[in-house]
Amino acid sequence: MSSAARRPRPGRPRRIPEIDSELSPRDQILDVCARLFTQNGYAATSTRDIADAVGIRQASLYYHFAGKHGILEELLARTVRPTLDQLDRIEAVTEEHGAPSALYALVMIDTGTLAEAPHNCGRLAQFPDVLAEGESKQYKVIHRDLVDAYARLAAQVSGLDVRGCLLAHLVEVVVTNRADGLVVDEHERHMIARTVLRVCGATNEEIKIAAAVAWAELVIEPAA
Amino acid sequence: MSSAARRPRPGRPRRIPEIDSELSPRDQILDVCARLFTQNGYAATSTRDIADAVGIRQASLYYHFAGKHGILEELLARTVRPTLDQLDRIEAVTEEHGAPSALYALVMIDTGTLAEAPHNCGRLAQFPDVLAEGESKQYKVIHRDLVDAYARLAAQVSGLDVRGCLLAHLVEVVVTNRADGLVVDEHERHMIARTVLRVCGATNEEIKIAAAVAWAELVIEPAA
DNA sequence: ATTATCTATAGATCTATAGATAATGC
DNA sequence: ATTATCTATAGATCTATAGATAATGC
Repeated sequence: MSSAARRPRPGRPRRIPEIDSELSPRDQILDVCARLFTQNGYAATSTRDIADAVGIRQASLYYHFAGKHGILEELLARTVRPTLDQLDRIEAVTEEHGAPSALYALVMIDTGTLAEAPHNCGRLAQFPDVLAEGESKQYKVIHRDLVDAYARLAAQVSGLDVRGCLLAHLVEVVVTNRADGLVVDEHERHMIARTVLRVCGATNEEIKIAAAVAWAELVIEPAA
Repeated sequence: MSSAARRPRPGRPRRIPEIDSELSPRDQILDVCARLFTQNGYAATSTRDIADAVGIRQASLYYHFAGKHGILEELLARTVRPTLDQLDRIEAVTEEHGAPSALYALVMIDTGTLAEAPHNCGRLAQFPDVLAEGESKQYKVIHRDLVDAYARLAAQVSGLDVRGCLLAHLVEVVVTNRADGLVVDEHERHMIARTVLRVCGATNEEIKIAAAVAWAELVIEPAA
């Protein structure tokens, strides 16, 4: 009931007092940018547009970020970081249960990350102004780590030389579907995982086992 | 052999003499913009970028176009105009051979237009900065004409209320495939046409007939 | 003291217009 | 005379920095 705007935060107050928000100023900026960038485009969104939507002055953005590019990098990072953070754990599955199970798990985690990204931020990585020469440098580096992981696991599954970027692109259907207003639920993500394994030449039997193992190993979120 | 740059064109010569081009200055601008807009994004491309790539001064663009938006509108128009120009002819097919044949023909023409658009300009209509509120007004109007045509024909085929924009979106797979580096040949386009008819509830028999009719009616390009 | 804002502004673009100029066409 | 360019530039942004200010925290 007490919707009294609590403001127990240091710092000079905003000119227009902020509407009670759970988010830190930094996360408010990120959320607004996720919305504006995906809705109107990255290059087409000015720092003033951002500030206005957040409810602060344009210059105040620079207290939290090095600039527009810094915000973009963070939004992009959040579409892969949750996945990368679990990569060691996922690849460890290979030892005990084999590469197909690890690859299946990777797809489930990756699709989960993309399915939950606020405002479908995965779209950003499809925009030409975001990908153009010289832009999003940090993202390109960490995204390559992810693609490399796909390539490593795919090689172990098939022996064939399946391109990591092809698999990563397959997973991107999550983003496309969300952009089309379709729901991407767990069922859908399992279908994508099966498709990826099939592309890598896994047998139906292997796929069935991989699905079971991935479930057992990963659905229980890491305790610590 | 004689590659001597012929310049039988009026007007002050360019500072940097143009490399022998078949295209009119206007079409040179359009071609460059098709490339730059799709490659780097619309908002991210400045009029200076365009002029530099064409080999003229930034201000000279305004002799040919009202501005960047004017160029964009023309590029977008070229992704639908060739189709719209044949719309009467296509809808006339309904009278004699039925709606499924006309719809099949429309898909074949539309996919053909998108498949041949230079630099895959159809992508532009997927960019948020191009579609944002207030942008591409003319395009939105003529594109609606196309979507309406889909809706009209779909209604005649199925009785069902199939959304025109769903069908138009289905056809857009041409753009997506080209963006992925896949070839979109006639075979592929027939597959899309069959899919559209199936979505509208046409029987396999109707689809077979429609394919034959569309071939007979439309593969022979209009003489005049 | 620290934090998160503010105001003010410099400098770099970027778009678009005005008017001059150098070709061809008649 | 017409056409297609040029040069020069005004005015509107847009990004980013410097320095002031108003809170909380200790």
